Amino acid sequence: MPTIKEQASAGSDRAEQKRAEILAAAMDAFAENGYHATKISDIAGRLGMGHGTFYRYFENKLDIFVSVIDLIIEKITSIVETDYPTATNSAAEYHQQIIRLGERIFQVFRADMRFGTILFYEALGVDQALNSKLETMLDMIAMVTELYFKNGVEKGFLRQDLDTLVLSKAITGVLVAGVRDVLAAKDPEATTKRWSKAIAGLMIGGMG
Amino acid sequence: MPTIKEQASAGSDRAEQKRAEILAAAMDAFAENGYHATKISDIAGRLGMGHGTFYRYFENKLDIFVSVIDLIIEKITSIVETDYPTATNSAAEYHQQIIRLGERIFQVFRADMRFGTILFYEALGVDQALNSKLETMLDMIAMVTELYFKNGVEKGFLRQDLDTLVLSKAITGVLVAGVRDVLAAKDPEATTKRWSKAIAGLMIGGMG
Amino acid sequence: MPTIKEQASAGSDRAEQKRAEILAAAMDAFAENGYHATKISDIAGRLGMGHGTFYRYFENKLDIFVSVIDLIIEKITSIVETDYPTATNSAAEYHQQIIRLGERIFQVFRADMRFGTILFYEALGVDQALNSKLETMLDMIAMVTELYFKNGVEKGFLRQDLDTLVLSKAITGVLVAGVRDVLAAKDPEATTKRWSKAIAGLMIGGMG
Amino acid sequence: MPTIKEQASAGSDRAEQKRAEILAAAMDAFAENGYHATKISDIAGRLGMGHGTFYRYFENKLDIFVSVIDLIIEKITSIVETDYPTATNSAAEYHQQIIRLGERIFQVFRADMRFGTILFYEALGVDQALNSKLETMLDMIAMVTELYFKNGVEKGFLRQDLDTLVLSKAITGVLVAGVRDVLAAKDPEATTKRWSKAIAGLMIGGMG
DNA sequence: TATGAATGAGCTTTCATTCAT
DNA sequence: AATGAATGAAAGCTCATTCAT
Repeated sequence: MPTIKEQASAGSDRAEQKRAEILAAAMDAFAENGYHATKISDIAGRLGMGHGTFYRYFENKLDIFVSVIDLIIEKITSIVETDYPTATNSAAEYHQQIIRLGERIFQVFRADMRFGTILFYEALGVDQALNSKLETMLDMIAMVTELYFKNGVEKGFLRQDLDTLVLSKAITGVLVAGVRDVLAAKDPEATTKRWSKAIAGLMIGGMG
Repeated sequence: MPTIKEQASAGSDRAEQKRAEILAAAMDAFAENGYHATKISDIAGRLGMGHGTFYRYFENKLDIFVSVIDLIIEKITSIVETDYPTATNSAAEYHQQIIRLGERIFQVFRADMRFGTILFYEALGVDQALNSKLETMLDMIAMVTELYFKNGVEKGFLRQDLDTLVLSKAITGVLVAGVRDVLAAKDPEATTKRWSKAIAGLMIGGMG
Repeated sequence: MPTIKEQASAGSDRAEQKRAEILAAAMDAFAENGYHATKISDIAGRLGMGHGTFYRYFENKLDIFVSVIDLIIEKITSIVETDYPTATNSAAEYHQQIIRLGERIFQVFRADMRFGTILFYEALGVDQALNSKLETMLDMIAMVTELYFKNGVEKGFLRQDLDTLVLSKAITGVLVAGVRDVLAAKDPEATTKRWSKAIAGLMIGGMG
Repeated sequence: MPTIKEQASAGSDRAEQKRAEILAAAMDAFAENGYHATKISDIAGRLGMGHGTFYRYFENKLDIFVSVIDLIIEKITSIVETDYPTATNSAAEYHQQIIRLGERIFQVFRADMRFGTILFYEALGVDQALNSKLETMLDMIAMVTELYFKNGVEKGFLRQDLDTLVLSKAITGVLVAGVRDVLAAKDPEATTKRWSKAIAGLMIGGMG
């Protein structure tokens, strides 16, 4: 039984679904061949539809690429934003909190392998505005990470002289490297765990 | 006295120089506008030469872009490869060695800002083969880093249970993040030092 | 009491009215944007109707444009055709007759500014057949004008050696120029009068 | 033997000539099929050249059309501008002067039948800027004509109360009608003379 | 009868690459 | 060896028209 909202906007729902289908096909195409090598007719062809139809749902090629990127960023943002640091009573609890944040972000990329491919391989160098959008996303992750670190410093779980700004950016870099490695790994599950453990060890006690 | 190679290619010395000039111009162009937005005639125009001449020195557009990438990778590789871990007597000395490796790599990117721009912003998504080439370069850095780590573990300067493989990749990720940050920083000098210190601290003693 | 024709097409009365509505909307659109810049969906949009509906009332885009032109030409033709030269007793009366013809035609264009815009600005260069249709309309005006002139010559109100054919075409050209000028004028009323007076003077006594 | 200028700009002369060739082919195409029905490949095809070559010599389609129009307007302008009213001693001489102006303009259109076709049939409704350019050209003709008329009024060859502004526009309208008629005439030569005579008669003595 | 989603022919424009000079 | 005019494949995008609902 359709919800009221579904009934009210039956026609627009159809369109919304079609738009989603095209978006999905575009995501496949972009992940496989990148932005420039993907033709509008490729995307349309994957759905067996005429390429003119594409333009009923998206302004142009850049528009759909940005939409794809936005979709991915939104997923990551929603994870990160709902996961602000909360009160913790022990260092152990605090460490758990940080590790959970990292694992959640990992999870997003593991859930859909195309995300990483598009974000870290195909999205750069397409458009100036897109570049800064990606930068902004990484900055946002770093900012939330820094919140955790600052919180840890305040609570005394972390060193008082910690350069939280640089370290949050560094850890974001680690995150990206980890995602890339997991994307390429034969056993992503095991690889993920290995990264979690190694990074936790690094952060907590260093390498010495 | 000219070397054998120089004698054999006496006539091609000029050619070699011209090739280098074109390569330099291409590097500027690619760093400024990216692969797709750079036209062969742009590169030729920067040298005041006819764009037909370009094809006497390079196969095609992808060829020169790969050559540019190769040039950059070569520079980094030469730094990394000449810097294999050597005997160290103390942990302090060992730490110094690692930090020096990182600083040398940083140095390459700071010496020529175009390197980072091309490698981390413009080179991705151009060509499948190029993507793997970049991966390979990062892997190579990670491999050398791992050598250091294994050496440190052996000598007892680092934890015995250290996951050297993952950590070397993670540290490479930190390196990339650092280079990006320095590229965008107002005061690259200071930023570089800040990163060095923060990362050394992280690696040696963790954040706790 | 409905006429036979009205009875026969009782059901199509609504259709006829809708056709007229679409025609009116098309006239606005064509006058504003010209033939090529006007989209079928523009016309439909002005009526808040689906653009597929358009094709129930008109064959295609050219069809409706021709219909618009025909409508305008019909209006002009009806004025001109009902205004054949009649008996006049004096030169003054005769002059009045000619001037009235001109003013009536002017009136048609002043009553609906779109007529002139479409006919003299937008209709040309669309279609070969349309070009000749416009020629034909101008010829028709010229022909009626010539009838007046011939009548004037016969009655002795005009010179015996008058080249009525050429002069009728020339006066038609004046008419077109006048309409264009009035279309662009700030005070169409005054401009119309000024033209009437000047042209009457020219025709009656020349410029000398 | 090439002139100095030809020697100095040998390369640019070639280009100039090619440009002229393309312009000529475009003029044929536009005159035959109008702006919208003419494809760039049509123009290129007429010269047996690749359509990409076109873009080495012209910005785009509108650019070459404007160039064609400008060429025509320039011809007419050069006639009109070099023919300003000069001192005349008698009414007869003055009349001759006016008639000569008209005949010269006629001449331009008779010399190349495409001029009239493009200007009066194909150029309108293509582009707003082009429309005003054509208006401006007609205005310019009218302005020069008015100069003659004002001169005639001053010298006493024409009526003192003459509405020179309106009449100059009217005569320009006659001119256009005449050109159109001659373009369509079987014997353009004879038709031209007939128009000259009839218009001269109208202007000098009216129709009465 | 009305609709608007779907279609694809058809156009303009770009630019890497070739090759005659 | 150097040039740059010529080329045409290739792609994005528009919109008149069709037709299933």
